[in-house]
Amino acid sequence: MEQGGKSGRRSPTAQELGVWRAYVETSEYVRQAMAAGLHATSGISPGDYGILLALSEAEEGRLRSSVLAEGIGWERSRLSHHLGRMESRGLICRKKSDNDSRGAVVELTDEGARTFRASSAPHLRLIRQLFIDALTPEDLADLGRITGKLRNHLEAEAGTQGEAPASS
Amino acid sequence: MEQGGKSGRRSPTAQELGVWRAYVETSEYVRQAMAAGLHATSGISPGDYGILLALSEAEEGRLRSSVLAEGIGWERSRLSHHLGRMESRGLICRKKSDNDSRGAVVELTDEGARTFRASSAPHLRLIRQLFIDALTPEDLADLGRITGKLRNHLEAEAGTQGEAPASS
DNA sequence: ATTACTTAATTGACGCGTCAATCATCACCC
DNA sequence: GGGTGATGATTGACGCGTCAATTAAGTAAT
Repeated sequence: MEQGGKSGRRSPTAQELGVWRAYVETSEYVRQAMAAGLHATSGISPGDYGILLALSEAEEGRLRSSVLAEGIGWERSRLSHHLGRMESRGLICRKKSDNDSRGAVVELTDEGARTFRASSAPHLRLIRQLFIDALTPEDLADLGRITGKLRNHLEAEAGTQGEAPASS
Repeated sequence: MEQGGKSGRRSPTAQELGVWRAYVETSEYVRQAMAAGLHATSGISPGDYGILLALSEAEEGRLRSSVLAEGIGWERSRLSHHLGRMESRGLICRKKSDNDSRGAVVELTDEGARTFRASSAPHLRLIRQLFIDALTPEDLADLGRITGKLRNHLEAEAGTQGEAPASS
């Protein structure tokens, strides 16, 4: 490993920093606007929406908790906390799995299904209003490409974190 | 207002939705990676960093709380909570303003200044590793442009939220 | 069947963010 | 100078997210 390569050494230029800051701030802004809009129109959070969506698409509106966590890419404990809150609002319920009674099965309640149906259209409308309408199709294609590169990079990076203390 | 315009009516296509989801997930990933990296290298959060940076750049390492809030674009109460936590860790301290004793002045402690100096290089290195290194200069330019459009759009959108219930 | 290991899920503590309510001070004005 | 209202900042409640610890149930070995 030469370390003299083109990467990782010098600190970002002012321009690079500017793009970084704009990116972080804007994505935060988007996130916040989405959360606020969803809350205003449907009384749920983006997290709620993701869970309701996953359950709605599942066989019989139920999923094993670990499968759900995997499906939406959440840590177990995060999901557990969130399900607790959703359960107390009556959107889902939890039962023990039949075959393996360690496992919990999460099931959409009628109320949950209704809430999801009611939130779906506003959710899509928000995506359009906040995001799609801001950009041309070319912008969208560029953004998709760039986002993909970024994600790949981060995933690769994550693999090489505490590794190879190496010779010297 | 004709409402028959090109925007806001139909729901997003699968492609559009794909870009949306990738964007949201990736920006979340970036945010999380940055927070984790900063915590690991310097024991602070991105919020801490922003505050330390703003104070470091200020005259005598001190700012009126409202000015600081404005500078970093935070709500007052968010800042207040955060300053409370930072104060208890000894990074900053708060005093009453001399002229207007409603106002609080936030001041960098020695410890805070030291922490900021120590975190600055790792912070910049993370930006490079996580973000800049993932992208070509052209990507970065595109992303800057697109981000700008998105931000402008959101700001404009925010202006026209609860407005003009209109005739029918 | 006891011990040990692993896996599923939950819990508790704590930092973070938002909203609504509150408290203190200033500014004005009669 | 005693209301009245604006302004600066804090607080409390609550949802959200992470980490570390824990509980509970399955699996395997002896």
